Amino acid sequence: MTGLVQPFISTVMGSLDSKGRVCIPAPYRHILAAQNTQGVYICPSFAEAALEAFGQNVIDALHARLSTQDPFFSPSHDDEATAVVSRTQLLVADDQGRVRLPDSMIEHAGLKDRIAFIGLSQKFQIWDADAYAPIQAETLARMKARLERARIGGEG
Amino acid sequence: MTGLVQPFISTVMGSLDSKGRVCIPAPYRHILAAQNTQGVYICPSFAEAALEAFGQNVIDALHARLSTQDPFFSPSHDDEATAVVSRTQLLVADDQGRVRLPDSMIEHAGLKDRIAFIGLSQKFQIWDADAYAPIQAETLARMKARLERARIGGEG
DNA sequence: TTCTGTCCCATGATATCCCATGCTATCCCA
DNA sequence: TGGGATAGCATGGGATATCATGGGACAGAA
Repeated sequence: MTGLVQPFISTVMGSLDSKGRVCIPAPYRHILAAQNTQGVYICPSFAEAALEAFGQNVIDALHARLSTQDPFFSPSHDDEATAVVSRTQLLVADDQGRVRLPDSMIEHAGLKDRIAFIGLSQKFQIWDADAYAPIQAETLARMKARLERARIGGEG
Repeated sequence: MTGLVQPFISTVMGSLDSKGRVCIPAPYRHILAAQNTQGVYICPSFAEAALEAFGQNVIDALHARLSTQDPFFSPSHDDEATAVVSRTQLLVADDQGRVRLPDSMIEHAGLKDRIAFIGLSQKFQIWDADAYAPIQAETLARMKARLERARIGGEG
């Protein structure tokens, strides 16, 4: 249908206020709205101290995957997708585009006042700003090393 | 729709004004517009003190490739997205074809007032004009040397 | 009744949009 | 071939809408 599916891009800084609210960056809000998402879906990350955030498109894709299996007698019923679905919450935004993060999620991600929104195409992540800096540095170093190996391999 | 994808070519000089704006060269603007890009996508270069600039085509290809991967359980998905997508911003142009460069990007590329746009087919780069001169000389020298080696190898 | 969570109004700051202007390169005609 | 007119391009600056944030009021639950 939509030839144009906008990805979540860029990194945006934000803040967590005293009431546990965060303001979803406006560009992300527009993408979510284009996916007919009433707010934002949020799920604690499995591997990292971060929150995974996404719109209706990802939910639909997960649902499509699970729908091909028998809901009662499939041995796994796709453990991974189920794990995501069961821990995901739909957070509704107020008129200013803010959502209230459940305390359990704030704790999971170790959020203080300064937080970072990381656009990752299909989804975006929410990190504590200070915690994210070293993680990003690591990832970039890893990608740079991979790039170097590819260059040498290609020219050798 | 466009059977013809125009490449970014040539080198164009420009300037950074007091508000941190740069005027995208008109030929590049036309190419970007043909890609249905609302402005230009910009990403700090990995290895160099420069900015990578490109249009919707590159983003679409990236998004399409990432969409084939599991968004939650694929480490490579997050790595690739972090390296490029999370560091890329869509800069919207005003009626005059100018974009406001974020301060972090101006800093990354060490931009003063005189800047250079370097057309590189799929993308173009933005350099500080003074910083680019020696880089270009190096690149040309390297290619010249490679040509020499190839001639000797081919004729020997 | 009191406390907690949600909704909504208000406000400052920032970023975006838009108008005005000089210049340059191109086009056309003599 | 030369000169003038014109349209497109690059630049500067000011107004305005949008965004992010804080706080107060109301409703529901304990």
